[in-house]
Amino acid sequence: MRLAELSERSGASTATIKYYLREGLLQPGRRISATQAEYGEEHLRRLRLVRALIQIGGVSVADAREVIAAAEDESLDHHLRLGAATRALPCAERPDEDDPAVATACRSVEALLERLGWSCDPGVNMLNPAHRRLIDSVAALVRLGYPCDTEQLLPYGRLAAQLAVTDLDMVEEQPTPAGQIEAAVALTVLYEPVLLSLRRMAHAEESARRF
Amino acid sequence: MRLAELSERSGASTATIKYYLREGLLQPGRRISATQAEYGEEHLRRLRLVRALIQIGGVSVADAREVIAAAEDESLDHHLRLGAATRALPCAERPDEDDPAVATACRSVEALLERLGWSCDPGVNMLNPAHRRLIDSVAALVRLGYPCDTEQLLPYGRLAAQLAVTDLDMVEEQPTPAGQIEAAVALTVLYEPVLLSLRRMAHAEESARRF
DNA sequence: ATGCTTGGATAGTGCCACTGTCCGATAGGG
DNA sequence: CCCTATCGGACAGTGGCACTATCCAAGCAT
Repeated sequence: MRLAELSERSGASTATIKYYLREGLLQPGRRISATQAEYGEEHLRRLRLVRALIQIGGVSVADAREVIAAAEDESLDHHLRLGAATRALPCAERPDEDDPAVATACRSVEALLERLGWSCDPGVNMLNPAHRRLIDSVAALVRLGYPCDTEQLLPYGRLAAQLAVTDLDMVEEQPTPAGQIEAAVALTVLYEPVLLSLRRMAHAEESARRF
Repeated sequence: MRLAELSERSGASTATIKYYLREGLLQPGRRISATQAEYGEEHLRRLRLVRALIQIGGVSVADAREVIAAAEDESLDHHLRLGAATRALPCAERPDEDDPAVATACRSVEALLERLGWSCDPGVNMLNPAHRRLIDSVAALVRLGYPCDTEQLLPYGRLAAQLAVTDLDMVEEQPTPAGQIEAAVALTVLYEPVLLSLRRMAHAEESARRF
């Protein structure tokens, strides 16, 4: 199919598709002549994924490129590629250890990981964007005067562990390794707004029940 | 305290504080002379909340203003003000009902709400930004070929219901109504990155366990 | 042949969250 | 009382991001 048809079937303007091509989010089409290119179903599928990551998942174009590059990197092993989506987090600066709120947050999180039985090598963890972001978030709560200690965090951690089981079950339903990796990326990112929306709706529901 | 001290204790530059004052995210200080103003602890507290919402929660300046205005609106009742933070969602357009993926998503979500026993008046729900965003997200997953039907969503819904209980317990620990409202805003928004980070860490943990 | 379409290159747009600069009015030390 | 540093306010400017508009030469359809 031509660029125009790719645009029509994906909902993205041709200008946007050209932009994604330039930015390396999409493979160039098969050149059919000096000025024409042909795109296939896999381009359409990929484009839809990219648009979902960006529009629904709120991932930046730069992060989307990283995620997709990692997901397609044949030199990495399956496990690593499954974790590709983890790179989609706006990677915060390494938290400032001198800030007392950050120090408190670090202690709470470390204790939490221990209680949950998760691996908790401090050196390795600090390289994990999710871990850094967790510390930053807890530190912000501490700064505002909300305790946010291990006891408060534990129910969240347990629920997250349950979510992970459900999520990986969905990934393992995919028959091919490539399908599993795409599913891991898509489900990691796109279930986030699902989860947050459901939480807010649940708040409204529970609040109505109580008041 | 002066603007300079407010800046130092909050970590925001004076230029940023002036910007927030201009945008109405912060009450002006008590005028002490024609060119000086005095700020109190409540200004500092509020500023820290604003910065946490924006930096950690990723809320836009415009949304933060809406949220804070709603939280402080004395003419609303307590229950409504507790839900103020709900307005912080980047409010998507009303989904296009003609899109088959959206239609499928609507059906799945409606069935989900029924299974969860949540109120499910379609007219009212479409006004709720969280509900709209849920539909959009599910529609994106459907478009990518992931089923995302009620069966898949149900575990997420049940977990969200558990989260809401925990969250509202934390809110109810606050002694004053004003404290409860601030806690509702802060905890709704700031536990989101906590939850998402924990989910990604749990993914890594569960994936390591399986592979 | 001709007129529309295609893909590529490049510059421009609109939005957002600040940030830099200027100004007149003090506040405080000598 | 004077002099200088600082203050708060106004407003234009900046940088980043996700596109978007325009132009162009080369096809393809008629």
